[in-house]
Amino acid sequence: MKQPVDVVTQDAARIARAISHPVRLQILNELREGGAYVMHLTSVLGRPQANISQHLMVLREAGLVTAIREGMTVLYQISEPEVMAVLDALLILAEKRRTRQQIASGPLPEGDVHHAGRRRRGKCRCPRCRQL
Amino acid sequence: MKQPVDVVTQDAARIARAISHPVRLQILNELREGGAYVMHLTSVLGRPQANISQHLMVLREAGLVTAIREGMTVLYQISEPEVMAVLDALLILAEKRRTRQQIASGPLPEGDVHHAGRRRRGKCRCPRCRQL
DNA sequence: ATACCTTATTCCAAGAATTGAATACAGTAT
DNA sequence: ATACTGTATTCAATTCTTGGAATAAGGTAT
Repeated sequence: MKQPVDVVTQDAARIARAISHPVRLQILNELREGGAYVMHLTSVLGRPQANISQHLMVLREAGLVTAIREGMTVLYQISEPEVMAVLDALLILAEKRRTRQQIASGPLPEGDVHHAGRRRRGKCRCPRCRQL
Repeated sequence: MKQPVDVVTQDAARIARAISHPVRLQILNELREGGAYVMHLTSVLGRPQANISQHLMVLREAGLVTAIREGMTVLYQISEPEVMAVLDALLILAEKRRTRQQIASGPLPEGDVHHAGRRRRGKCRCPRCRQL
């Protein structure tokens, strides 16, 4: 199927650019299971609400996430499973790299690689966290 | 007020940014089978040599490709298979998207704009193309 | 209506990415 | 040495991205 490869390449580049920011990667990771509310992302990632919204706009415009209004709040979800496949491939590569570094320069005190570094702050009041 | 982002996420973002340019995506695609010489990339992609070299530097610094000097020429290769896995996941997503668009708005006309300004293939004198 | 909560958008300055042009560097010849 | 080929780097101008502040917009109450 040797077609307008360039159209696909252009779109692939746009997708990669949308993914290529640490905060946006974290957002996508948080959406992994069933999506998340903006409020939740703001709380978990510890960034100003406007900034989270800006990053969500980038992800929306790249077609990587979809927004569903639920009253006052908005639930964001990964738009299709292929998006997560890209994210996973990226994380596998990055993780492999860190493992190599770790072997070379000594172990680091860290838990699960994919959800490492942060913990929920427990003061999120999004619809989902309220139910717990 | 920056929240610490874990190392893997940062590295994944750096990798994604290195990939997120059409020319660099095309380069990676050309390296798919056994790598390619700079000369070949310049010829096939129809861009100035300096520009190709600049993009190769970005890919090198992200650890996505490796360079091997062979006399006057330099052979570039994908550094590890996981890199191609990322590229493939990206292309699958982009391709899926194009298919949807095409179904929605009908087939594209033949004279594709994206091939308009490109130099013709087949006059590459890199070590590999010379053997054919 | 007012007040409040959640999310989106606009504006703008600082910083980063991209590119062509020129140039430097490395290797192979004569 | 000089000339030539292939690749890398530097520089400067332009363009794109990012993030904070302020504010707008959408929704739910009282």
